[in-house]
Amino acid sequence: MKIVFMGTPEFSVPCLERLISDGEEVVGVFTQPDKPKGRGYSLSFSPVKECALKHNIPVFQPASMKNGEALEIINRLSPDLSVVIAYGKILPREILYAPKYNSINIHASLLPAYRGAGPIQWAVLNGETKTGVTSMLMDEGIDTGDMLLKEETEIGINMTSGELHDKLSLIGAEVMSKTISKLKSGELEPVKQNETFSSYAPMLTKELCPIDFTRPAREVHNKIRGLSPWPVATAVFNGKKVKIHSSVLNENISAGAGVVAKADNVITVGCGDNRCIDILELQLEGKKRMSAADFLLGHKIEKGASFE
RNA sequence: CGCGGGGUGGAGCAGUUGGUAGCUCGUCGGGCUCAUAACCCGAAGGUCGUUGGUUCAAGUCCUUCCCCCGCAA
Repeated sequence: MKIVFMGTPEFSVPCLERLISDGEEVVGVFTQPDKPKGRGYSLSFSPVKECALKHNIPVFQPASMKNGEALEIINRLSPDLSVVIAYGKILPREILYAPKYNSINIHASLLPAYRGAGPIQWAVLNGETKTGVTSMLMDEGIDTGDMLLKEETEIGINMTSGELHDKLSLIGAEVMSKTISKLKSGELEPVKQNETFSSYAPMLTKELCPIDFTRPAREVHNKIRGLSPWPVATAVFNGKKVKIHSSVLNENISAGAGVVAKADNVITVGCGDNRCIDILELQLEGKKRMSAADFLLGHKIEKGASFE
């Protein structure tokens, strides 16, 4: 089957790899334009572009999908199907419906919940215990198309967004592969999404980062793992910003909001419900990420010290 | 040239107005102990990221390059 693939971040890569190993004919890859990134603003390729180049697949990076240029490319490639996964651009109907079998999308949630750009992170932030991947036929809305296949997975109590991301990314490739094989055999049965149960998960912003220790421990913990590895929850200690990379709940000690109850191997901090979390890894501004034990070797924490 | 912080014995940090390096942990040896990640005594281990310079003297001032990190995108 002639397929056009559209994707940008790391999440999309397993899917593209799978298409190739499944023997599909990937005739072209669309990905976001190279952008200046990181310190020094050096230009960088998207992970999907790296992968496409490795397999000698033509790469297209139009700034917009809405002028005729993109459509022209699609028509020239004349694909049977478009597979879109975390591309990062809204596709107009003429693009969606250009391929013979139209376009399918892989979304990292159990639709209709968590539509949008941040389904993985919000599932963790909200303390969900399960999530999954859904494939769907694309329409013009954001993740509103008719659903095709779905696969669930559990979210562990200490699982971070990063870990869930990697897991779902692999499941995504699996679901996509199955969807295409059922498409070929005509077994797909599109199911409409129930709007009543829909929810939206926007992209994360740094404004979410500051931890509010007056919130319940469970909620603080969810924030820490939900924002890991990016953009990372932050707190203020001794007037300096500290990133909190990982934590676990500590049911055995109780302490007031922000108060350090104990600091030996881990740093135990109280939250709003007087329950505690153990900070396992943290990072002082300008410093490297390190374990709480290492941090404590060089930073004495006085009795009654607290995080803000 | 987007802004900024930092590279000091295995790890994390100090090092004041320039005078050949300290702390906590770890490691090794010994002691105490039923025992221990506890405690006591002792030891090893650093050309202070790199280059050149200023100086009687530089981790501490200036310079070259490399690397790490925070912010912003």
